[in-house]
Amino acid sequence: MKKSSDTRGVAKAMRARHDAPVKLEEVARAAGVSPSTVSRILNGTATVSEDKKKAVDDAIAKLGFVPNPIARGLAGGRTLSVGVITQAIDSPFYGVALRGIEDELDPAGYCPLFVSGHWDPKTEARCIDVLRSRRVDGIIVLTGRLADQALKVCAKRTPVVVTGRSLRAPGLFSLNFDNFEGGRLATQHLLELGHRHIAFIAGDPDHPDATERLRGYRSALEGAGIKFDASLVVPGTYQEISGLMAVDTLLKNRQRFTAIFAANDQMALGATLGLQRRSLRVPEDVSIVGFDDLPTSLYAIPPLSTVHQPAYEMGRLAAAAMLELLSGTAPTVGPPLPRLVVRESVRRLNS
Amino acid sequence: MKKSSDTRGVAKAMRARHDAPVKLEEVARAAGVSPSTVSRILNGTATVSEDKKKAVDDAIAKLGFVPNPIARGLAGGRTLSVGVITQAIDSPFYGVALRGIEDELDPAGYCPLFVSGHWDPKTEARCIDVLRSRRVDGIIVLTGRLADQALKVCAKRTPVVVTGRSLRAPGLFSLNFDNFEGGRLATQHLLELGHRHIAFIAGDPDHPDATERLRGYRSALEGAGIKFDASLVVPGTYQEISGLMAVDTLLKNRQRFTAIFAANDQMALGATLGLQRRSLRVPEDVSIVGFDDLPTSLYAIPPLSTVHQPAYEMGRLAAAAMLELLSGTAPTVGPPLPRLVVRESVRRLNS
DNA sequence: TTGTATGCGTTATCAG
DNA sequence: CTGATAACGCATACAA
Repeated sequence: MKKSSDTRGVAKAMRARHDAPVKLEEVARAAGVSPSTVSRILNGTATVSEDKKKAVDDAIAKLGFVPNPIARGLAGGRTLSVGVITQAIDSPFYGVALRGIEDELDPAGYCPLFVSGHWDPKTEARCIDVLRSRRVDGIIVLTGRLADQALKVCAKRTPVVVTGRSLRAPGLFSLNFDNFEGGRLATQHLLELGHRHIAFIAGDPDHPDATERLRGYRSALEGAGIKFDASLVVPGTYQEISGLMAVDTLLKNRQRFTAIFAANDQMALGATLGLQRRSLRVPEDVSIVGFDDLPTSLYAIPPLSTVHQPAYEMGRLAAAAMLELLSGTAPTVGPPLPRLVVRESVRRLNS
Repeated sequence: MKKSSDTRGVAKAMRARHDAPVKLEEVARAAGVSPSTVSRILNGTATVSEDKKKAVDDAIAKLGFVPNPIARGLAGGRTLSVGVITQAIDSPFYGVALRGIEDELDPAGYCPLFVSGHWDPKTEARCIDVLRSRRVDGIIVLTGRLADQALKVCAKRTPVVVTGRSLRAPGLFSLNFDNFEGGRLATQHLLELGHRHIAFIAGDPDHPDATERLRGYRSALEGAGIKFDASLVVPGTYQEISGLMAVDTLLKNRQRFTAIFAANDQMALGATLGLQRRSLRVPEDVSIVGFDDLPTSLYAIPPLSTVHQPAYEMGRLAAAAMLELLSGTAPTVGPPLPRLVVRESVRRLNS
C-alpha cells in the first residue's frame, strides 16, 4: 500500500490533501469551554450562560465550524433527514410535490432523501429498508402500492406520513385527497354544459385514486338521472398513449359521445391527440376534462380543463405533518380540497 | 423528564420500543469470528478463508443484518452516497436525468442525494456545503450557474462531475452537450424545407446553452447564404409563457416569418399556443422546431419536431463518470450527440 | 489469514 | 450551569 494500486483511498486522500473540516472539539478549545457545552449550545439542549454562549458563537463563526450530520446521526440517533418515497423521480405530477416537501423541510433544517418506488410494492419495501438503514428520522410515502399493513409496521419504528390513503395508526399520519369528489366535479361540469354521453378513460384499477375517480363519475351521472353505460368506460394506464388508444377503441366500437373525462391529464392529452388524428376537434366536436392539472396542461392545445390537484401544497402539508410528528405533537393539517379549473377544452353542447 | 414535555426523544423511543437493529458485532459473535473479519468480508478488504466466510454469510442471512451506513461513513470516510445538484426537483427536463443517475448509481450500491440549486449561484454554493457536510463521496452538478472556479475548488476535496460545461481540472470531469450543433441541426432542417424567414426565440442569455443554440442558428443561416436578421430574434426565458409572448412580439412588429426555432420545447409549446390564439396554424401557417425533446413533446399538438437531448443518457453517463472517478480511474465516457427528431410541427414550404 | 485496539465527531449520562 | 466520560456501529492500522 504505497504507490496505490489501491482504488478506494481516493476520496480520503483528496480530503486529506487540504484543510480538514474543523470539528466541535476545536471550537470548544478555541472558546475555552468543554465540548459538551458547545454541543448544548448547538442543540439548545440546556441553558448556558450568556458569556460562554457568546464565546462559542464567535469561535464557531471564526473557525467556520459546521456540525457533521454523520457523527450527529451516530451519536444522537437523529440524522435531520427524512426519506421520501416517490414513484418516479421524473414524474411530472409528483415532482411538484417533491418541491413542496423540499420547501417545507428546508427551513426546519431537515433534508429530504428521495428514492423511487416505481409503483412496485417490492421496490417500495426495499426503499424503506434503504431509508431505514440510512437512519432517516421519518418517511414520507407518496401514494404507492405498498400494503397498508406494511406501512403500519414501519410506523412502529419510524414516523410515517403517507398520501393517497386514509389510515390511522400510531406513528402514522395519512393525507388523502378526495378523488371521488374530484371525479364528481369534473363529470358534473360536463353535465351542466349539456353533455349526456360522457366517456370515461379509466386509470389503473390497482390505484385507489383511479377507482375513486370512476366512482365520482358514476355518482354524478346517476345524480343527473343518467344510466351508467359500461361501454363508455375504457381502461387506461395513466400514460398518454393509453388515452390515445382509448379514443381509438371508442371510435372503433362506434360509441356515441360528446365528451370525455380522462382520469388524468396525461391520458386527456393523449386522447386529444387521438381525436385530432381522426379529424375530430377539441372542444368543437368533443369536450375533454382531465385530472391533476399538471404544470404543462395550461399550455396544452387547447389549454386543458381539469381537476386541480394541489400537488405542491400536498407536499408541503405532508412535510409539515412529518415535522409535527417528529416534534412529538399530533399533526393537525387537513387535506386540500379538489377544485375544477375551467379552460378551453370544453364547450356547451347545443341541443 | 418523566411525563415527557420533551419533544425530541420520540424517534428514539419508537426505535427502542421494538427490536433494535442487529449490528456487526452480533454477527461476529454468532459466526464465531471477530468483528474485523466480518467487516473484511463485507467490504472485500482482504481474503478470508472459505469456511469462515460461509459462517459469516449464514449469520448475516439469519440475523438479517444490514450495515449501518452512518457508522460506516463515520469510520471509513465513505458514505456510499453521491450528491446531485439539480436546478429544480420538478424540472421536466432534468427529472429524466435524475432518473438516469438513479438507475446507474443503484446497482453500484450508491445512493443519490438530490438538492435543488434553483439556478442561483448562492443557493448552489449552499447546496455544495450541505452535501459536503453530509459527507457525500462525490458531487454531480447538472449545469447550473455556479462559477467554474468554485467547481474546481470543490473538486480539490470532493470528486465532481458537471454537465453543460467543458472544464478540465483534477478531480473534475465535465460532460458537455453540443448545443451549437443542435441549434445548427434544427435551423438546417427548416432551411432544407424551404424556409427563409426563420424566427428564433432565444433562451436566457445567462445560459451558455442558450447562447450556443443561437450561435448554431446563425451559423446555419449564414451557411445557407441568408443574412442574419436581428429583428427575427426575440428574447425568452425558457418558460412557456415567454414563447407565447415572443409570438405576440413578432406579430405586433409585423415581422414576416414562416418558421420558428425555439431554444427549448417549453417555449415552442408556448409559441404554438400563441399562434393558435391568432388563428395561425402549426404547421400549415408556421413551422416550429423546439429543443430538448421533453417527454411530453411527443404528445403535444401537433407532436413537436425538436432536437433530442438525451437527458436520461446524460444522467447515466454523468453517474458512470462519477463511479469511475470514485474508483480512481479516469472517466472514459464521452458526451452524447444531438439528434433531430422530426414530427408534425413542420412542413415543406411551397414556393 | 485473523484478532485486538483505536478512532471517526457527536450526543447523552452522569457527577459536580 | 458545566465538565468528564461513555457510548454510537463500524473500519483499519497493527500485531499475531
